[in-house]
Amino acid sequence: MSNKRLTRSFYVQPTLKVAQELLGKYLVRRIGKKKLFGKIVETEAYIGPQDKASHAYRGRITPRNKAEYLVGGHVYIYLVYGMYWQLNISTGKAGKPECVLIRALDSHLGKIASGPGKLCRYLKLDKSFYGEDLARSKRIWLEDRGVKIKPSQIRATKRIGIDYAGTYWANRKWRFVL
DNA sequence: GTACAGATTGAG
DNA sequence: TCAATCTGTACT
Repeated sequence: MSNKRLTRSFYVQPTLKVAQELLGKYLVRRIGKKKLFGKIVETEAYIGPQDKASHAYRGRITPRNKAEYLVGGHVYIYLVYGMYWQLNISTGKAGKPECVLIRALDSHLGKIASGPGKLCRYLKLDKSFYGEDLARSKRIWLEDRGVKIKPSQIRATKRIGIDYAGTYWANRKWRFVL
């Protein structure tokens, strides 16, 4: 049985584990009768409230970031720089502000969603997906298509675009690339 | 109320 | 290297 939708238990695991296991999984977006999908090839972990780069640093809760506190498997989507949407997936238990940013997909159409902003534009994702449950939604979810990833295929590097958080947090190797 | 900076991108 | 352009935060 391939093409298996990921269930709640997958997302509730520790965030760094989910961030790595998401690599090689497929993100599926249904628009009417059409399906867009791509293999996840780049992720980043954000683990509030201690993570200075996280929107939930020091336990902050705002209308924008509250989805980060939902139980694992919910969409946390927000606008950066006034123009680009960022697709995140909440992880861990309810009340824990932890999430994984989906940064890049390898797409079947030959188009490469090679950045978090471009990825959302390609999949037509916006605020209407805020808080969407990936374990239940009919328009967006994740599938395990049987791709096996060896630990040697995963590269851990610094996260991108968060130098403002100071060298300690900016240098955490919480970005994972296939 | 005003000021300012950000989990990015594409153009110059 | 820089501007586009909106949300949240830190001020007055």
